[in-house]
Amino acid sequence: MSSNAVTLRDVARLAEVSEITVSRVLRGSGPIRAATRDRVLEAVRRTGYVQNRLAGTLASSSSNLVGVVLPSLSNNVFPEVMAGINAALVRSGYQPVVGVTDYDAKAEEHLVRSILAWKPAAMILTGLQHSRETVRLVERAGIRVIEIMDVGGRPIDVAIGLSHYAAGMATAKHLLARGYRRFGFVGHDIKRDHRAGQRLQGLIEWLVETGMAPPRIQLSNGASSILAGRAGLQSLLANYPECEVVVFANDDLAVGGVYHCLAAGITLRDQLGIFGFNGLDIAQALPQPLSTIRSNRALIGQIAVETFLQSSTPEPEGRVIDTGFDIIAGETA
Amino acid sequence: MSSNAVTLRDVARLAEVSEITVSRVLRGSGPIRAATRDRVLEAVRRTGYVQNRLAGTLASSSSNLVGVVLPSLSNNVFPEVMAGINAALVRSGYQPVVGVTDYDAKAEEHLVRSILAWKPAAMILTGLQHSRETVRLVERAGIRVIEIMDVGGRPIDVAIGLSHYAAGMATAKHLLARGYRRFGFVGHDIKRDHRAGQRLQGLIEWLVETGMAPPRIQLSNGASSILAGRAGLQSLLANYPECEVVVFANDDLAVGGVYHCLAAGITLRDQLGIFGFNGLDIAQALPQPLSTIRSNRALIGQIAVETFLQSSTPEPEGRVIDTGFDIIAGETA
DNA sequence: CTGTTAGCGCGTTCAA
DNA sequence: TTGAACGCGCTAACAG
Repeated sequence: MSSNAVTLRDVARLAEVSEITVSRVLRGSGPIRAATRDRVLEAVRRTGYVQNRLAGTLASSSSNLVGVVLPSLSNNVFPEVMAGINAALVRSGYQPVVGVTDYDAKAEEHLVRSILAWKPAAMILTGLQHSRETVRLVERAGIRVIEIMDVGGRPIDVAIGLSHYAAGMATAKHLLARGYRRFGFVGHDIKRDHRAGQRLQGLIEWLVETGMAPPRIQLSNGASSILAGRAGLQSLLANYPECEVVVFANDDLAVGGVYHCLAAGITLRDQLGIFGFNGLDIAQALPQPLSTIRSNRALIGQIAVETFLQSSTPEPEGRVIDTGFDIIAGETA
Repeated sequence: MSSNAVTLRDVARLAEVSEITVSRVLRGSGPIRAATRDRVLEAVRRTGYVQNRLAGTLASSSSNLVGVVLPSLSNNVFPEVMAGINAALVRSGYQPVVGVTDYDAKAEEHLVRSILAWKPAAMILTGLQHSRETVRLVERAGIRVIEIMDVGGRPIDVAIGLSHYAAGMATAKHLLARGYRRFGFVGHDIKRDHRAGQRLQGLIEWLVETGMAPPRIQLSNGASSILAGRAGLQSLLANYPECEVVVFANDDLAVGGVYHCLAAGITLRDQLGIFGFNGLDIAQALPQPLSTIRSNRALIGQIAVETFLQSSTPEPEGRVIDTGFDIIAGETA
């Protein structure tokens, strides 16, 4: 089209003012006489002008982009997190540039680098595990870095989330109190999903500490999914039929476990307890709501955005905001 | 920090070459002597230079951003679509700037305008229903506009998806062939989700055409969710217990329907048929896989990206790519 | 209340 | 194989 060659200059000419006046009207900055303003707005309308934020940001070095880097979209929890972040962002006039790492540190590093090239106002990362280069990159960028979902470590700037280790311990305590003794665990690729690994560790340590046997563990290689959970439980029970309760690395997998029980005629809770993590709707809507732990995801997203809105300078000492977690008793364990 | 004041100039000084040489090395454009290149790369490393795409794009007017505008993230289908688009995008070196409209045309218009301000290389929109201003905006931008998920209408540039009207008719035919006669329909806010409305219309028209009674309809106001589907089926059956089969506006709702049956002791298929739309994993993993229609979402995302990679000029005549759909017989209807 | 000047950091174009 | 000059479209800073 060559169409959108409409620039401030064109609008300015039509309105018979200078470019800076148009710029001021559009940004609502500085005092403008009503008549001038009307002429400018009319000219904007007539020309169909669309601002160029590249030029604007370059000149003012203040962007409304925010980088959001998530490990996955197939685990149901991250779309929910994304929705929360997006809602808070939109209200404040920011736009997300998203990246998905697939739990790969190198991929994260690459994504962070290319997002930083767009000079975002802030960067939201998932978790506290990053390559040294990733940390160096965001630190040098001098912007707010919000690490969400985990607080079990040293943040770059601010970390918002929960202690997964503590969540794992709480799971063990809760299930022991309900009378379960022989534990199983079904997870996906724990080496890559560090937070799931932390939960497992918390679980193990509390069991060992109280003199119980550690859980029988069944891990799959692929991504987390309902089907993986279903298959995982089947394998686990084939090898270790003595399990009384099975803790799943997350709700997606746990729902798969519930499905296996439904299909195999295993009575939930009586014959086998099932416990998840996240508190997703998908699991609470089950005929018997899943017993699980609620991570306060909506809150995490909201606080993440509020944090960089409040101040645009990173905190050199680092800060941790623990949004905690709640046990959802449910009906499956 | 004042940190990232590192620009091409700094790198150039350190490497004792001109800025443009650094630029060429970094973009791999033009012939560079190996020794020069090494010196430049070393300088880049030492300075920790991160390119500024704002400046680059402004100077070259060729961006690697792509706008992606989706109606929702809570309906499970859109995270899947997003995952597909993202995968294809990343492979090609593009980055998504995402917006969520919540099925609101005005919100879409607003989002499109602010994304266009970043001069994206292409814009991916959902569906064919947009405000006149939205259409004008993207047309004037002169970039590729890919409308995904629907082909039942006139595209701005290219539309990739399926005919939802045809899918609705196919649903009716399939269920009639299986012997069902008394139909019910559970949906969410049909006025806003135009594609769900089209499917319902196709369903109704085929039933009426073959002399059947139109479906009993139960709509909820809120967003689509598993819980809404569960509640919706309950209400529908309370009012119209004669229903033999219930078509749901999508799989999320249908899973809720299945849950209701499980909880209420209704035998699937024998006592009541349940039929969905989308073919999501979450529904195929059920003990009895959901009977539904597969929309080829991964394919749609992939083709969307390929389309604008192939050519950067919109097609004035418009074009439609029908990726079709398949009936998944399943075990619930 | 409005305008002028001087860049923001890069890539294109032309020259060497 | 390398460089100089110029401008992309906008806004900050200072005038008036």
